[in-house]
Amino acid sequence: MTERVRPARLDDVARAAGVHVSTVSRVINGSADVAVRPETKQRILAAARDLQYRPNAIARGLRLATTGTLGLLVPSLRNPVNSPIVRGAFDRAWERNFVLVLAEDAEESEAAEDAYERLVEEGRIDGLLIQSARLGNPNLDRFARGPVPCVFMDRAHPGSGRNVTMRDQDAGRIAADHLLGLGHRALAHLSGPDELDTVARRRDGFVERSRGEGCDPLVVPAPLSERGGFAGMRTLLQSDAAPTAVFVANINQTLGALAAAREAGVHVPEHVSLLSHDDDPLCEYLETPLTAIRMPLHELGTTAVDVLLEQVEGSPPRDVEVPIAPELVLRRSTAPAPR
Amino acid sequence: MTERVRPARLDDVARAAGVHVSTVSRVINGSADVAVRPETKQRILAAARDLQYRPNAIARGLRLATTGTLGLLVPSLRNPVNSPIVRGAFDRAWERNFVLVLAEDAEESEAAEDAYERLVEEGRIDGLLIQSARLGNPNLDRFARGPVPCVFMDRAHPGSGRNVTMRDQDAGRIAADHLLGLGHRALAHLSGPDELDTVARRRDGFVERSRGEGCDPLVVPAPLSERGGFAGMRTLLQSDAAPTAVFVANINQTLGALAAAREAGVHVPEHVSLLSHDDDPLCEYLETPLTAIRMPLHELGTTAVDVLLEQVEGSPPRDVEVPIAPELVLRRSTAPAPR
DNA sequence: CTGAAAGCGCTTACAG
DNA sequence: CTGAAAGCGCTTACAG
Repeated sequence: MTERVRPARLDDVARAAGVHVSTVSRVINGSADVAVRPETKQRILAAARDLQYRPNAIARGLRLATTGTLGLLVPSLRNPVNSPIVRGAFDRAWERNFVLVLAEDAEESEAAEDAYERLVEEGRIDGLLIQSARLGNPNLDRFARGPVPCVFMDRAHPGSGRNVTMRDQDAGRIAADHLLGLGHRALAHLSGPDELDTVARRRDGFVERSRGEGCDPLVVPAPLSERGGFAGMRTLLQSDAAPTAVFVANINQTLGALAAAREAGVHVPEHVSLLSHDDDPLCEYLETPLTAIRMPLHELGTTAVDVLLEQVEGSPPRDVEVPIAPELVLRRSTAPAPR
Repeated sequence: MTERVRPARLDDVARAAGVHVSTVSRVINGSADVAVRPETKQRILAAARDLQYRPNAIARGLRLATTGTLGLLVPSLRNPVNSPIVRGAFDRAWERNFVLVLAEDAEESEAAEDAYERLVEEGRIDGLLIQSARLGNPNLDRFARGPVPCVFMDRAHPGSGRNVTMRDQDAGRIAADHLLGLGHRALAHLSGPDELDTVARRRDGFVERSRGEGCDPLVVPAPLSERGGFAGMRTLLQSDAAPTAVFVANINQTLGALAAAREAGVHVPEHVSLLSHDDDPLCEYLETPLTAIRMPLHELGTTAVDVLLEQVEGSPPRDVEVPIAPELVLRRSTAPAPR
């Protein structure tokens, strides 16, 4: 058998089976009940197999006005926490016969505009997963009103009616409960940038629950990076009312916070408890293994794809919250309040 | 202006400008020198602008037998070290007017087969970046001989003549030089799985240089994960000839190795020096800031795309090594040999 | 049960 | 300088 240089087309199969292309098309992707004589069907299927026929996605896309492709707009290709989300989205999309194209929506530039043109206006995708929403970004309205189905994943665009989120408020509450339960009263929250609604919901849950118990936590926003966590923690440690427990918005920040504590001679958890939002394999291997809140990231990804595909199939958009509860993973960075 | 629900097609522009579609097509993507009357051209351009016309990528793809899409086959969406590579590839592809579709080539499954069918056989891509090559994987031959241009990125497929790599041997040599220069004689290398050629090249460089100086390093292969690093380091520390310096194959492993040392009461760098391959922002924030070797990851990604596009444009495939030298980033996890 | 035709939105020889 | 036609590989009414 010689190596075929050109993939087989419908016409090749038709000729091999001695029928018309339209017949081949029908049996190839007809529901089981297409009216075709069984023997013809067998002949066609055999020919298709022999020739390793696969329908050309581009031609089919043009005909059906459907691409089998979903766009994924991510804020940054760096943040490791994103990978389970992306992976969940990828897995489910692949499983449902869609392919994912990547676009980065860097904060500074007009990358979103760019992505809109390249992906939506050029008709490359059937739907769009947006993970990069920042509150108050006017570009996003364009997506929400555009001709292409889309869904805001993780970071909601309030009022869009297209948000797929996790129980971030609950995560904040769980954090507060855990720390309060250990007897801490001087609480703080190292938060992320205010424009991220996901971060805001976390914070609100934490603050509200703490206040319910008569504590008013210090809240310091900082970039979601090691450096941000370092600076934020330093600020907290130097404040008049230095906290005995801090809830940190993400794992990169937590690494920075640990470094700041170390530098200040503050011990974790003896002097200050640290509770990290987002769990990661590395939590277990740090000097002080990190107590963390594990979020259903993979499920967020799969759910977002499911919800997006509802729209693609014609349903009206809707908000969905992944029902799985955030989970406290107890390790050693939190301890009873010093007294 | 009413919200347009359907994007403009060539025909809409033609009608608006009072010309034939073929003329519009010519001016839209004609090289500056198409023979069109300037005023016609202006009229067309104005109409296109008004209607926000963008050529439909699918239709154009069908006609030109070109998709403007590149596939990216990654081993795992988790490994953070991959992000700069992926990001480099993405940036360059985007810049050169290509879009990237994702495919995961998980080790266990027949994911590669699957990806081949979905991406290559269905005609979705013009070329493929393969970052998941494992030595001895027979599926890969299919890619290398297939009808679609492809390039092995980072992990080479020896003999394919399509490898884009970094100077991994040099990284190993630099590691050995650094450690030997500090007076260490009892060297070890915590390596990755032998089927990864990139890991093998690193190891070879390290071992060869060490032997040149009369040392014969212990080499322990382990998975490229925290857990793998933990187990591997434990093995090393328990061996008869416990090393005073170890070169670790990646950053996840290094975190595990640090934990193992800590558990064994072995101090870094007083008792044992640790040198990590791959630098990352977090290196700076650990208990002992990590001396590391920084690789030109972003450039690997951009170069791989450039080399792939050469093939797409008809040039024969070739091997390329990114010329940028690995760089030793001195921090505190390496120190002179104890005596 | 199967074939012939039209058309998805483009591009590109070929006329004029 | 511009138009009319054919065709990329499919799918789907419409005939027969």
